[in-house]
Amino acid sequence: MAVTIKDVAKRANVAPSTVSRVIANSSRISEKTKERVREAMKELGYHPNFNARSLANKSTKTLGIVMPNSAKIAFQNPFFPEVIRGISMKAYQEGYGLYLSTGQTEEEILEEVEQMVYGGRVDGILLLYSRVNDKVMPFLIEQNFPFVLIGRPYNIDEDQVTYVNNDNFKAAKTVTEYLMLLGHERIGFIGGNLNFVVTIDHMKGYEQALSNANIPLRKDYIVHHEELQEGGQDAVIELMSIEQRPTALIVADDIMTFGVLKMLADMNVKVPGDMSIVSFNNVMISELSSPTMTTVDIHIYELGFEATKCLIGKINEPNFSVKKVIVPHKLVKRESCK
Amino acid sequence: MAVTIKDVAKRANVAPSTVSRVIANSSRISEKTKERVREAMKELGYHPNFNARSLANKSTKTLGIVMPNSAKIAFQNPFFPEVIRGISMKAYQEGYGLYLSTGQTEEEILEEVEQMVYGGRVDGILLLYSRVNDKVMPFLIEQNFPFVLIGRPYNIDEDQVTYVNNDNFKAAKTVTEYLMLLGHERIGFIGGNLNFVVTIDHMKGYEQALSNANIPLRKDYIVHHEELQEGGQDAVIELMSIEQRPTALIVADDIMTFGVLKMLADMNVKVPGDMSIVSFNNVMISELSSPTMTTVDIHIYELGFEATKCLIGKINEPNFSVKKVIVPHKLVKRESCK
DNA sequence: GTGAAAGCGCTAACAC
DNA sequence: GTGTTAGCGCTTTCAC
Repeated sequence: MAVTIKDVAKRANVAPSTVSRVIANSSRISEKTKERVREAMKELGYHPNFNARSLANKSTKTLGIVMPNSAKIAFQNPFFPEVIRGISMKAYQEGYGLYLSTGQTEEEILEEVEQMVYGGRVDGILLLYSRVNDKVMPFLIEQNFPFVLIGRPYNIDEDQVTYVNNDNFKAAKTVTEYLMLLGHERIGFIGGNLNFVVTIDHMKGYEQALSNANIPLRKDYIVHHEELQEGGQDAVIELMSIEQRPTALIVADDIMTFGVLKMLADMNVKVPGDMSIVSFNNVMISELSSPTMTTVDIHIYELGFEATKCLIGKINEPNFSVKKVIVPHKLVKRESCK
Repeated sequence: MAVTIKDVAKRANVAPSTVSRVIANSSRISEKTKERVREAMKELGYHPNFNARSLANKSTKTLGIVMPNSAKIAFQNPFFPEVIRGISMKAYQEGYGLYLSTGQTEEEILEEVEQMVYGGRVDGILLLYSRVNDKVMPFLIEQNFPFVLIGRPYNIDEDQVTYVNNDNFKAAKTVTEYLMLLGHERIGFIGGNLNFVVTIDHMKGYEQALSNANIPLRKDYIVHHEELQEGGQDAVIELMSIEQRPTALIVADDIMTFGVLKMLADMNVKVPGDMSIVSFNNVMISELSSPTMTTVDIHIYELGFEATKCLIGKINEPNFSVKKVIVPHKLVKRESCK
């Protein structure tokens, strides 16, 4: 059996509670006793038991990370690793551990979240997606459980949730305007899954920019796809089959853009000569495409970092006021636009 | 306060222990009582507390995932998301949760692992890397703590550790032979960090193949780089500066190959016309490069899945015999070789 | 088949 | 400043 607080107490000739106080570094313990106790801990090789502590404390010092169908599509996208990197950094700084959701379907995920909450597995939750008709967020709100959303709540009172997001509407609008400034009027839009709020925001920004410029919206210029790699390729086929082809493309995601570039190359359409492309995210490999892609850097790492900061704040201050953090984006101009 | 086993017991007119047995679905409880208890649980909205259970049980039903400096380099590589996808799947199937390491340096990671082990945070550990002079593995062995390595132990008695790996030596050898069959004799090698065992194995396979073919090894054809994206590009500069340039390249990682392709394109070196390339991993976007890359599919998902299977086996059967699992690899021929 | 009670290792009143 | 003690919510002997 492992060495416990009691063993240490005996060894140091103090009460268990004193040892506990030394662990917590209570100011009410004299330096002398602290030293004595610490020495005893060293000698015996004492290490606190997390479960006991969590049970007594009702605090686990771990954060739950909830991803959309964790195993299937999510992880194909470098967005998630990168956002977790940001989370990880802040969590480590603050002494928190990370617990990962593993469910595949929406139901499984909801079940897992319930376990995390009811089972006292985590102190707070980071929601890495925001989906239309999501069940998880309403549950968390109803339970009044600390959580932070990366993204934007949809069909839910914004005042009820703390979230960290980009201004995706504006980003898409800017990007569209940028293409128009370059002289493009026939701008195609390759969006992601319409169940994700980010997709909706992108589309609205695109529409708004066109409308402001009095360019009529063409439904056939808009294609949505869930799959990242094939998605991009399929979309290109659709768009290039239109009689009056677009001269520029806005693509939801850099990874998709790889597929788009590939397909265009196969079709012998030159980028940026015959087709300009701009996309979103600026993941690491975005600068490794040929041509390198112009894309919106959404500062993924920061999204994770900030969200974690908010969450830990919420956990520590019970009546932490609801907060919205908008992480700025930045258009990174490379070679794919003309 | 949440509803506990006692509340359920009262409601169902049984003892707490009975409720516990119903949860465990003990065969010694009559169907009638089971029904009654379950109904009470439903009515009260009972959910078991994990920490209490773990404390009493000495089992957490969670697995620790340990990555090399989690936040920095690791996650840039799609290898990790993909292997976690495999882990995640098996873990979910078996009712295990996942706990992620967040440390940045080797020391931090060792500390975290100690916490996981001593603190009873996890039932077992998945080591996602195998590094020369690693401290974590010796610790785990010394503690006799259940763990499975993805990769191959180095400088450690193989009989002491269960591991899941590819035959990286053979893969590299095959790949080299493949290039030689295509007529290449001047084959460059762009390897990863030499502290990782996989790099060593790749190199040995490469050397062996050359030696078998009586082609002298040229040190200047071998370059190592840690960074995935710039790494590839830097390496190309080095190799292309050699008077007698290689005509083929073996690259440690698909992501690196993106950098290599980019740089070669910039230098106006045609692939596969002037240079053949083959790399390792076959991550999702590997089929989206131009030209598409020939690469060794190492079945990353399976590595994670199998390792998790082994680990859970080890956890459940105390004297589970040490096991080595070699996941087969497969050369995926695409357009980058000639 | 079911109940009573001890105990997992720790924290936090409450005493002194 | 430090000790005593009662839990935290669950499992698991040991009775009956």
